[in-house]
Amino acid sequence: MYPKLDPVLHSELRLAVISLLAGVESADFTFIKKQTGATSGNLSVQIDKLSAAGYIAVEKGFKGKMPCTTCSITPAGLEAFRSYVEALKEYIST
Amino acid sequence: MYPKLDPVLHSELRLAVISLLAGVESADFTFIKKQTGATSGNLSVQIDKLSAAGYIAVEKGFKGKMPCTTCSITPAGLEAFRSYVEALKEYIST
DNA sequence: ATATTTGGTTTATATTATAAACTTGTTTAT
DNA sequence: ATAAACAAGTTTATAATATAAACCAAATAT
Repeated sequence: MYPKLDPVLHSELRLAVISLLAGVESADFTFIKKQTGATSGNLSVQIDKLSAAGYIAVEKGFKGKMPCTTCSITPAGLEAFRSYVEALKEYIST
Repeated sequence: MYPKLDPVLHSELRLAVISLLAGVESADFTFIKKQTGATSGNLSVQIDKLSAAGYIAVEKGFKGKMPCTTCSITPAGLEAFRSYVEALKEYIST
C-alpha cells in the first residue's frame, strides 16, 4: 500500500533544499537560491518551514558586512529525507 | 540542477493513482479508493484533474445496475509518469 | 414503504505555493 | 557627502491545491 509522504518534504522547493543540504556541510541563502532557481520570498518561507520542522538549522551571521544566512541539515532532517525517499519508492517502483 | 516536477503528478493522491494505473490495464473508482485509502470526494477531484491533463481515460458505465467509473492510464500519462520519476531521481539521488 | 448503502459529485474550507512589495543596510557613482 | 543602485532577506497578499463535509440519485435491504 501507499505510505504517507511527509508533507514537509513533499514540496518541490523544500525537497530541493533538503536534497542539496543532504550533500554538503552547510550552504548559505544565496547559494541555495542560485542552485534551486527559487525566488527569495519563496525560499525564505520554505526555509522557515524546514527550520520549524527541525529538519534544518539556520544561522544568521555576516559575511564581511553583509548579512548571511547559513543553513545545514539536522540529523532529524537527514532521517526524514531518508524515509521520504523510501516512501516515495513505493510510489514510483512500478 | 533540479528539474521541474510536473505539478499534475506531484500530489500524493494523484501520484498514487497514476502509479496504480501504471501497473494494471484498468481499475474502477472503488478499487482505486480502497487501494489508496482516499475519500470519495478527494478521489473524484483528483481523477478529474488527471483526466483533464490527458493522463488517464475515464469511462462511466454500469456494473450490473450500479454505476461504475473505470480508469486507465493513457500513453501520455505513462510518459508523464516516467519523466516524473526521472526528474524525481535528480532530487533523491544523494 | 422506508431505511440504508453504494457510487459518486459539488461546494466549502484549510493549507500551500508563489509573487509582489517592502525593509535594512551596503556599495558605488557623483 | 549625498544619492542611486544593489544585496540579502522578510512580510504580506494572492493564487492554486488538497482535503473534507455535505449532498444527491439510484439500488438494495428490512
